[in-house]
Amino acid sequence: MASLGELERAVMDLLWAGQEAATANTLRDLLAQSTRPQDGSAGHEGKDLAVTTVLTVLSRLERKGLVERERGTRPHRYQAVSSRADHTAELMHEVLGSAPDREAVLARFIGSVTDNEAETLRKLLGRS
Amino acid sequence: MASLGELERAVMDLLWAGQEAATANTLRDLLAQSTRPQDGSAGHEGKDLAVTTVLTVLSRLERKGLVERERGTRPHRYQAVSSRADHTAELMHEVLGSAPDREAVLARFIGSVTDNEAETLRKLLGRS
DNA sequence: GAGCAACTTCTACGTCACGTAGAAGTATGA
DNA sequence: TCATACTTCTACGTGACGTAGAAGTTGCTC
Repeated sequence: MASLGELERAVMDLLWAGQEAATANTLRDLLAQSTRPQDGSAGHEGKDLAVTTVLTVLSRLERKGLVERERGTRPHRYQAVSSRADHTAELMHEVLGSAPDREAVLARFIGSVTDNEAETLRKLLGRS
Repeated sequence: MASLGELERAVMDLLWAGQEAATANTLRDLLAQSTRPQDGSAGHEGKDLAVTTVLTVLSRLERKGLVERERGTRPHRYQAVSSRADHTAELMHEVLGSAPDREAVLARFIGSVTDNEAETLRKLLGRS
């Protein structure tokens, strides 16, 4: 699985954000509005895209297994297959698995984790 | 930073494996031999590449900051900027940082870690 | 039940990353 | 100084991705 393009990522973000399945048009509108207010993270600034563009992206995401569509309803409804957290965790495992010396990688990884994250990890790992 | 192509990855693997800085020709030869004996992992089977091909790849890797070259010596010598473990750990952090809900991601991540890895992590996190 | 409006599918083009390498330039030992 | 080895420059094919028009399908409405 490769890294998503910018638009693909933006669409996934929207799908992950909304709990409801969305239609292509809804997404198109959301993309148009999103001046990315709160987190000012760079990226697309309220792109005004053609619906077909959004559809194409959705199809590609579907082909990659990231998105699922309800074909029954007429305006097809799209939604992310897995949550953003799941997807991201999976990616992390993929990256981790790409190196033969996993332990070494984990050591480096833990080495540069914030205190809060370290605490979170300790809790998650529990004892045993 | 994006994911490397197949050849780029193969070259990085060689650079990470050897502790010495290598020349383009050395790498070319190694790539030609490498039938990937032990770990049979798919990929290139002893590709017989032109040296210029290797050089191009090395230049691109250099541009990406993954490889460093000694320009002093005549047959330039190349080596990885950081160890594979460092690089991989960095990538993991990058992935982790790509999601807003890091804690959730970590939870999922830990959830699907092997027992051994969990043990390693506990040790690494130590007490405190 | 015919037509319009909305939606989807098909096809396509430009760009960029990457695999691949030839041609030309440069240094270095004999 | 000349051949040899190495590097740089330039380039082409392919595939992913952003982008969207044209054509097809469906469903509501009069």
